[in-house]
Amino acid sequence: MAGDREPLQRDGIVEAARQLVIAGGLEALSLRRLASQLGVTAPALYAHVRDKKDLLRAIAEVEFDHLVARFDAVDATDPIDRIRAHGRAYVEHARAQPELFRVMFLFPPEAIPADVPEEARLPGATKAFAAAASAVDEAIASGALEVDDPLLLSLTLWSGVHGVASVLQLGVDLPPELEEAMIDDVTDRIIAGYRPGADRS
Amino acid sequence: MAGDREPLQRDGIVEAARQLVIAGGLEALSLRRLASQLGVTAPALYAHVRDKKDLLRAIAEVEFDHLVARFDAVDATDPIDRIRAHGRAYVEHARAQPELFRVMFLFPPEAIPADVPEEARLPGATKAFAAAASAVDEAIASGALEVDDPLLLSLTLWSGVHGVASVLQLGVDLPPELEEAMIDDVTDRIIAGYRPGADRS
DNA sequence: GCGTGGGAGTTAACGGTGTTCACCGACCGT
DNA sequence: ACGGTCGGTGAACACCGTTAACTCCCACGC
Repeated sequence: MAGDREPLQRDGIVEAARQLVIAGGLEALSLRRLASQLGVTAPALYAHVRDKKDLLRAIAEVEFDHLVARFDAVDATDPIDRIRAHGRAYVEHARAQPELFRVMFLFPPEAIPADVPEEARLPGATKAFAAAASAVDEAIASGALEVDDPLLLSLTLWSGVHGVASVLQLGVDLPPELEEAMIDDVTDRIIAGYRPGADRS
Repeated sequence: MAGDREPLQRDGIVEAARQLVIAGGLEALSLRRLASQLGVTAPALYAHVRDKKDLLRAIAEVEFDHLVARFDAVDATDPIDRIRAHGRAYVEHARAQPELFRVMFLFPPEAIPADVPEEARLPGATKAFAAAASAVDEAIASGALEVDDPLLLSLTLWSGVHGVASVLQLGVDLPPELEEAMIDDVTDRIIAGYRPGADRS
């Protein structure tokens, strides 16, 4: 008949779950609600998803992919500008959907079942970090940064930007200019210490 | 009789809840379990606690107080060292009880019912931030830092350190020396940009 | 063409959750 | 001694994630 639903697939489930989180926050996502919205009963979901955790991890995966897409969309040519743009992209991604941003970091890797192949864990997070780190590497290669430990710099930058994104979600409402200033300030100040000729006491 | 329990009070409930989180993580905290551990039934808790959210916010409050205590225990005299020590204290606090650290930021201020007096919201977080910011102010007063916008610097530092603390919880296991390096690196690099004579392009 | 096997979805159920409401009993003040 | 108050109880409601048994339908083999 006409009103038939399209076949239930993992991707469709994950996307519907994502929309549910967008619409009503993390607490609005229940398997029963999700199922009924898909025109199905809750146990049917278990054919495509191991767990609720599994579902949330899948959502996180999608979000990391979107983040990578934002990174890829960065078109600045100056290596330092690229790093700045990556930082801004990260914060914008977090601000676009705060609740989804939280989902990205809900389940630390230790919670991932051991039957997942070692290198397939958090592939999204790893890819995203690699993308951001490559911008740093380019900056180093071009001589715009002088660095002893590139990995340390990438981690510090990522952490700093992640911190700004997190703090901005806290609802601590600050004047908008200040919020904007923070975003560039972390990256600028962190890489300032690595600019050629900087005082690296 | 001898086995009688001591009178139920809010502080006792909050502390028991805190211990429950320490012992079994956030998911181990249920009002029923908490109540039964206190020798009481679940509805009895509602006389002292509005909500589960209220309870979690109370735990967060305690944690912020502990964080402030760590800040107060910093004994470095050099203003820059003090800032560094505050950063380290923050990360150590996060690492000491990761699950409690998460609780500290579970409920953004917007979720706090409006009948709480405006300035009493997140007093713990505010106090902790004020303590950290005062270390920055001292450094400025002593001339160790040259700053146009002290609030911006405090926010950037807090965010950066918070980011490191968060990332370190993610379980991304890194070599321990690298983890240690990150902790000092954020603060050092951020304030490096504000040291007198720094290239503030 | 008919029978059969398999898989997707259903219903029912279990144990647990936060929360509310009506009751109850012990204690304190009069 | 009596009455009120207040902390705690028991039962209940509406949900939750998850499992097990069943059913139905469709595709395939004979």
